[in-house]
Amino acid sequence: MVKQERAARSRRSLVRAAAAHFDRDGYAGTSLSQVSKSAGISLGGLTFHFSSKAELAEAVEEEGRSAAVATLDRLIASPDPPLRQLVGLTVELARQIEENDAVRAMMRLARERPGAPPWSAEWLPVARDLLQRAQDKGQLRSAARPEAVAALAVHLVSGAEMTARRGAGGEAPERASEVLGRIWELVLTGILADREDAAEMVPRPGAGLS
Amino acid sequence: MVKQERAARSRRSLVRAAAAHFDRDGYAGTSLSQVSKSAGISLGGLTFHFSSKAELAEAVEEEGRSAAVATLDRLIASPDPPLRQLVGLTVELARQIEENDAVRAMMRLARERPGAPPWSAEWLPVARDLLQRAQDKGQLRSAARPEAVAALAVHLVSGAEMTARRGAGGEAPERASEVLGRIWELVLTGILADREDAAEMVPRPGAGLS
Amino acid sequence: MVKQERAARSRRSLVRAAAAHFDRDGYAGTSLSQVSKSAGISLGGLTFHFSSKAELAEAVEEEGRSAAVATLDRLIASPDPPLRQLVGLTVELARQIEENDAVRAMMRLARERPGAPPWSAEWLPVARDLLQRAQDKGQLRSAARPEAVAALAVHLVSGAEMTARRGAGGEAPERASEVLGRIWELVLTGILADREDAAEMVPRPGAGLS
Amino acid sequence: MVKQERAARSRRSLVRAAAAHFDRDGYAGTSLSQVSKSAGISLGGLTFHFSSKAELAEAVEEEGRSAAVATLDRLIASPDPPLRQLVGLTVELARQIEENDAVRAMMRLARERPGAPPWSAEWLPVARDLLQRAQDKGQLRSAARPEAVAALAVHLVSGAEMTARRGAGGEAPERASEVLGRIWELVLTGILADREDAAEMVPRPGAGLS
DNA sequence: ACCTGCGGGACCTCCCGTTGAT
DNA sequence: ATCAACGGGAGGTCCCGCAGGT
Repeated sequence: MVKQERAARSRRSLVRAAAAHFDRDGYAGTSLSQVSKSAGISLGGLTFHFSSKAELAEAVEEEGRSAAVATLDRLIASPDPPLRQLVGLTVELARQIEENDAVRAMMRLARERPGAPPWSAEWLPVARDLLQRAQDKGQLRSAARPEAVAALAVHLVSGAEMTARRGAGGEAPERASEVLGRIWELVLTGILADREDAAEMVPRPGAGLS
Repeated sequence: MVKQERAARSRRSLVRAAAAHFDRDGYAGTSLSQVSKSAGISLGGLTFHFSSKAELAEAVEEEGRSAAVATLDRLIASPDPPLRQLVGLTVELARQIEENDAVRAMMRLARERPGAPPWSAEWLPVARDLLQRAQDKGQLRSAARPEAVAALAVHLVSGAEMTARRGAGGEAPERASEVLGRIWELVLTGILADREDAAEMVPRPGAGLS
Repeated sequence: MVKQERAARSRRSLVRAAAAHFDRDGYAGTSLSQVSKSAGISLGGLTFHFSSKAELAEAVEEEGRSAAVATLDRLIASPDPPLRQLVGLTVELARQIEENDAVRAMMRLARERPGAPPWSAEWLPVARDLLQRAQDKGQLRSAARPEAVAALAVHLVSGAEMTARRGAGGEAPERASEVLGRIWELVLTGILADREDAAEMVPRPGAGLS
Repeated sequence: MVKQERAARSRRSLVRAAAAHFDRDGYAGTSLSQVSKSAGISLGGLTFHFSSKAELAEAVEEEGRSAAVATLDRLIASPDPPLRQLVGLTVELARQIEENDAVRAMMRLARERPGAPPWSAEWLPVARDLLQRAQDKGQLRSAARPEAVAALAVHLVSGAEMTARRGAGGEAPERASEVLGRIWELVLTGILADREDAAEMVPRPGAGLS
C-alpha cells in the first residue's frame, strides 16, 4: 500500500517534469536524463515507470488531454447559449494553455510526434455541434456557415497557443486568454464599417498576386 | 568562376534539403548527416559551407525570411485599399507557407531556437500601419481598434501555418490560403445575426468558469 | 554489493588501460575508443564511469600521484640521514617511473594539460626540507646551497623520466633507477680531479658564446 | 624567380608557425588549420608545401636540429679545455631551448613521433669524445667514468628543457641556462662535505625499499 | 610554379535511450 | 526501483585531395 502510494507520487512527479521539458524543448530536444534529474528520480526509476521515451510522452499527452477535456466537459454542461459556449470553450482552452504545462506539452507533442492524432479532433466535433445548434436558433448570420466558423475557431486556438508560448520570455506578459476574448468581440460583430465592402476585400483563390 | 558557381549550387541544395528537414523534424530532430545525404553532399562539404548546425539553421531562416518579405514587398506596392492589402498579405503569406519549405522551416526555427526574434516582428509593423490607415479612412468599425485586428491577424497566420503543416499528411489537402480567405470573409462582416448580442457572448476576463 | 565490486573492477581496468595510452601517446594522441577497446569495456561503459576525457585523465593522474606519494611517504619514514633519504627518494621515484604506467602517465599529463599543477610541487618541498636538515648537520659542502641541490634533483628526475621512456623501445634496456644511482655517486663526490678548476669551467651567465 | 622567393617566404612562415604550435601543443594536439591560420596561408597552400602533417613536422624538426647543431659546431671550435667545452655545450643548448621555438618543438617532436631518432644521438657522441679527452688529460677524478658523466649531461639537458617549458607560465621566469650553470658548479666539485660518505648514500640497485 | 576554394570521408568526444543483473 | 553497461549516432574537427586560377 505504502509502496504503491510512493510509486504513484514518483510517477506524477515524472510526468510533471517531463511536461515542462517537452513543452520547452520539444520531443527530440528533451533528454530523459534531464527529466529524471528535474523529477529527482534516478534514470533507472524512470525506466521502471515508462519503459521508453515514447511511453513517457504518451503519458504526458494523456495528462494534458484529460485536463483539457475536463475543462470542456464542465463548459458544455452550462446553460449558456451555444455560441457563447463556443467562445467560452476557446477562451477556457486558452487559459489552460497559459497555465498548464501538460496542456502545452500535449499540443506540442501532438504536432511533433508522427502518427499522433491532431488534438483538435478532441474538441472540434463539440464545436461543430454547438455551431449547428446556433445556426438552428438563428444566431448566425446566413453567410456564416458553421464549418467556416469552426475553422476560425481552430485558427484562433492555434494563435492562442503561440501567444502563450512566446509570452513566457517577452516583456509584456499579455495573457493569451484575454487577447482571445478581445478578438472574439471583434470577430462576432465584424470589422468593416460597411459590410458591403467585404466581397472585394478577399482575393479570389488562385488569382495569384492580384 | 566555375568553382564559385558549383559552390553556390552546393550551398543552395544544402539549404533546400535542410529546409525540408527542419520543417518536418524541427531543429533538434534534424541531423546533419541526414541533410548531407538528402543534398547529395558529403558531411565534410556541408561543414565547409556551414561550420555548425546553428549556422545552417540561420541560413535556412534567412532564406525563408527573404522569400516571405519579398512577397510582402510586392503586395504593399499595390494600389489596393489598406484593409484589402492586409487581407491579401495574410493570404499570400499562407500561400508561401503552403508552398515553400524554407518559409515553413523559418517559422518553426524562429519558434524553437532560443533567442531568435519572432518572425511576426517582420510583418506586424506593416500590418499595424495598414490598419491605422484603414481606420483613418473610416473603413473600420469604431469598435475595431487596429491593435486588436493586428492581434487577430497574427492568430490567423499561426492557424494557417498549423493547417498547412497538418495538411501534408492528411487525406483532405485543403489549402491553407483558401481556408484563410473564407475565414476573412466571415470575420470582416461578423458572425452574429444580431450585433447587439456580442457583449454577452464573451466571458469577462478573470471571471473563471462563468 | 556484487555490482559495486564489478564496477570497481571495470573502473580500475579503464584507468589502467588509459594510463598505458596516455603514457605512450599523450593526452591529445589518445582516443577514448582505443582506451575502451584496450580495457574491454564498451565506449558507453567508459562514459558511465568517466563522463569526459578530462575526467578520465584526472583519474589517471590521481592514480599515478598517489602511487608516487605512497613511495615517498614510506621513504621519509626511514631513519636514514637526510641526504641519503633524498637520494633514495629520487631513485625510488625513478623505479616507479620505470615500472608504473600510471606514474609515467601522470607526469606526462601534468605537463601536457593546461592549468594542471606541476608534479614536482608534490615532492620538492620534502626534498628542500631534507636538504635543509642535511646542511644543518654539516653534510653539505658550504658551496652546495640547498636550493641548488634541489634544482639538481628536479633535473635528474626529469632525466630519469626521459631515460625510462626512451628505453621502452631501445635495444639497451638500461634501468633508469640504476643509471640515476651511478649519477648520484658521481655528483656527490664531484667530477673534477682538482676542485680549484671549477670556477673556470662554467661560463658566466650572459656572456654569450664565450 | 620572384615566385620562388615568395614561396620560400611562405614556407618559412609556415615552419615558424608550426614550430610554435608543435612546441605548445605537441604533434597530436596541433591542427593544420591552426597552423595555416597563424601563418596567414591557406590550408591548400600549406598542403602545397608540405603534403602531410608528418612532412611539416619533419621540416620543423630539421629546422630545430640544424639550429642546435650550428651552436654545437661553433662551440667545439673553441680552444677551451674539453670539460669546459662540455659544460658550455649543455649551457648553450639550454639557451637555445629557452629562446628558440623550433628547438623546443624539435625536442618534443623527437620524443612524440614514433620511430624518430632521439635527439641526443646528435650531440652525445661529441660529449663522449670530449669526456674521453678530459680523462686522458687527467681532469676527471678516477671515479668519474666518461660514460657516467655523459649520462649526467643527458639528464641535465632533459631537466633544462622541462625548466624552460614550465617557466613560460610561471611567475618566476628563471632562465634554464642560468639554473644549469649553477648546477654544474655544484656537480663539478661535489656535494658532500666528506667524500668518504658517498658510498653509503646511494642505495644498492635491486635492494628494494631499504 | 604557387596558391586557393571546395569537397570528401574518417574519426573523435560526448550523449542518448535502453537493457540485464541484483 | 537501482546500478552498471551497451551500442548507436549526434555534432564537430581533422587531414587530405583535386580542379582551377594567377
